[in-house]
Amino acid sequence: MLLHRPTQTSDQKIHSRILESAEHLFATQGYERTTTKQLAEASHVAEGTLFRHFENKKSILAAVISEGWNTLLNDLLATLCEVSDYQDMVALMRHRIKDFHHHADLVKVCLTQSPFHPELCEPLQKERLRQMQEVLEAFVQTGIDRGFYRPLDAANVAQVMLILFLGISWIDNHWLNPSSSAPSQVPLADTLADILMNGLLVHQPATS
Amino acid sequence: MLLHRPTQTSDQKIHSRILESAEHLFATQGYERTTTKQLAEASHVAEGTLFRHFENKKSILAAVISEGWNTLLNDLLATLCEVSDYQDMVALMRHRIKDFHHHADLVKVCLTQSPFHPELCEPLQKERLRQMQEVLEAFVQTGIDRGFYRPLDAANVAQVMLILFLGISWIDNHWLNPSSSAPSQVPLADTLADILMNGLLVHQPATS
Amino acid sequence: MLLHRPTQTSDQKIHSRILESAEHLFATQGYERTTTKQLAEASHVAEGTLFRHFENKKSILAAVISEGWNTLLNDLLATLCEVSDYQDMVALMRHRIKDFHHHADLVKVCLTQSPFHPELCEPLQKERLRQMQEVLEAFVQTGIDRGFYRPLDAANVAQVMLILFLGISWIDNHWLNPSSSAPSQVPLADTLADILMNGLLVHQPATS
Amino acid sequence: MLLHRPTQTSDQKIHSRILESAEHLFATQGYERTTTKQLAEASHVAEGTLFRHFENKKSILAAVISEGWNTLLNDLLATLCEVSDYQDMVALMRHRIKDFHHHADLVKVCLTQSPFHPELCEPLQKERLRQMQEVLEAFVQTGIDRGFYRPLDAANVAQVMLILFLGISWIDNHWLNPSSSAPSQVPLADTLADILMNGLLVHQPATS
DNA sequence: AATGAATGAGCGTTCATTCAT
DNA sequence: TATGAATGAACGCTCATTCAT
Repeated sequence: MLLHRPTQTSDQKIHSRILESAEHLFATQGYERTTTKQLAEASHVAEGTLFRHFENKKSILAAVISEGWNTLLNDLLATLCEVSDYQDMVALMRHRIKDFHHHADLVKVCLTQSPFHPELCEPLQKERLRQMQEVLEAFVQTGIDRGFYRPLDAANVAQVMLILFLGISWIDNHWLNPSSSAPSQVPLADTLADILMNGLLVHQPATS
Repeated sequence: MLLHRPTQTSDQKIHSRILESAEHLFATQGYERTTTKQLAEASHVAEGTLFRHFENKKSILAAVISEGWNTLLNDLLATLCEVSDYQDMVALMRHRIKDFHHHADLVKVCLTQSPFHPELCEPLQKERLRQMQEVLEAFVQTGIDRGFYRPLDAANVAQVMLILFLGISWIDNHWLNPSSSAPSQVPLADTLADILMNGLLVHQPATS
Repeated sequence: MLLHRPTQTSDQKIHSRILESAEHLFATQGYERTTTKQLAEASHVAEGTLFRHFENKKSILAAVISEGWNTLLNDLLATLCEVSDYQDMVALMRHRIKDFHHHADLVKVCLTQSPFHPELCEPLQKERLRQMQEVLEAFVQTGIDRGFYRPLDAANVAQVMLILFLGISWIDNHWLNPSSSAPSQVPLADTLADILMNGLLVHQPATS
Repeated sequence: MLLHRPTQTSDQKIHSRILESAEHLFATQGYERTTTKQLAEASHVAEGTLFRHFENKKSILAAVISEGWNTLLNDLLATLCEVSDYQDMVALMRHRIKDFHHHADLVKVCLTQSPFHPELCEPLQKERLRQMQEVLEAFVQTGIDRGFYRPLDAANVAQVMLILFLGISWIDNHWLNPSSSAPSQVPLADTLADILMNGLLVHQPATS
């Protein structure tokens, strides 16, 4: 009985180690270019062991993507809960950017691999994206109802916000020198938040 | 003299046929999952013929990506030239969305494959993206100088706009049922344009 | 403990089986005309297994040639050690011929493939040939010092002997009907030994 | 009529150019590693033109080998005709070495490719080798009949001489630094001739 | 007759997966 | 349960040969 615990723990540890290695390798090299040999080495297990924990290579990807979207969703939820000031989009944007930067590998895997594995995403990605959109939608709708935001279509606004979150993460991943460890995008985030709140146009004075 | 033409034309046709097939197959299946056999069949040539026109499989991808960014850049330039009204962001957004929808395969290949082939992108993608950003930046700066836009950092605004163009194309590609041939995103585009122009917040009347 | 042995033995057996098949196939068909498929079939392993034991096809050739020269060198050493009578070149020649006949495939591979793979031979063949020549040179020098042989340049004599050993093996391989399993060249070997010892010319009586 | 001549001449020139290029390329890279593209480029003709002059790649090799053995045979005949002094084997050997050195490519192609194309050699190589042996045999027999040479088996002696000729050419090709343009093997040739004439053993004085 | 683009069988090699230990 | 050697289908690519021009 006591002997079971370590084994089981070890099992879970192997499982997690594989997923962590996979997330990083898939993000760095892509799914196809990552061999099971590399996965095994990076996870410090034998190649055959991978197939005791996952049916095949693809289901490792499935697990990474699945957990990935869950994580991203949960983090978004947490962020929105923390935001008290509906006008303080700057804080939200900075938060999101830091968060997506922290999950850079996850975002990269999800965005680059999902399009080619729709069967993995049907049940998961779409659901998670829908949830994220719903959460944002509710957030926006509340803002509208309370008179902070203009009465736009909350669903569309939510989609725009999602695009911005993912897009800024994308830029973070690919358009910057990867050496920059983090916050170089803060000005961009601030501009983005400013535009999102106030728009580009000069406000027409109400009296004119 | 006249006899030369058909051969040359045929040559170009093969080259183009390969690139067109490649663009579609790479977008549909991904680069790695597309075999040279499939590429040959889709181009109606023998497998060996591929390697008369391109050094290897990767240089087919390079050509697709290279031409892809050029096309996207040129189309963006053309759009911006046509836009006369700096306040008519709605027209611009609709234009862009229709255009990126038209080049959906291109965008998909460029966005999903570039991260894993940095050597293909260093000289090309970065240059093209920089050009697109510069063009947008000039557009924005003019809008600011003429008093239409608020005096934000034009470079950051340009990046935000690029994110939005690419992002909306992404959504178009992956979050919608692919059967929808086109204009389902018009409302989204209009909302996006509205937010970009006017922001989310209710304008505080200057007199209040 | 006992369970390990069969695996290890089996490993070595695969490695050796591949080398044996390769030696024979390379000798029979040449290196280029031998496919890895044939190699695998002749070794009774899967094609992929070849590449677990050797980095690529060429390193199989390298191993064959390397082991080949070692074998030929060792056999020559053994022969020379056994020869007690410096005047009994007939015995040496017969010995050599039988030996090279026994290693006919090896000689053929080494002689026909080495010229086109100098990178394989630089460290090995040249060294082994040098060693063989040195051994023969020492043998000859001893013969000279003891007054059996005429005071010729031992290095040159050694080279002549090597040429004869390899050349007679060559003839054995290619100028005879391959059905003759062996000793048809004994008269030739005897003549060769006679010439090597006594020369072609009629001896001028010392008194004349 | 007059127009034919240049064409025909050009034909022959193309034919010869191909054979010359082939001889050198086959000797340098081996038959299999030489592509028809390389052959065409080295011959300054189009790839397709090769197949107007030769049925296929193999028949180019056949022509090279065929002409090669003829050349070697004719040169040997010429040398033997020139040799007046049956005891002057040194002159013969030096002659042969210079000659084989001059035909180094030819010898290399014939020796390395023949073993793997017996069908090319059955009618040609064997015949030529037989002729060479016969010529040498007659030479030796004459030397024996006139009392210069010891009464050995002339056929075997002829084979030994052939081995020496080919073997010394082999050494010339592969055991020396290829930069040495020529006569570095003269001492070896002299030693070889000395041994061939006088043998290794110290002559026992007839009176002892 | 000369060309060289097109061909496609066949090559060496990879790698996800299996299974005896 | 964990291992890693063995597997073989499938890959990207080569190149001798053909044939329309």
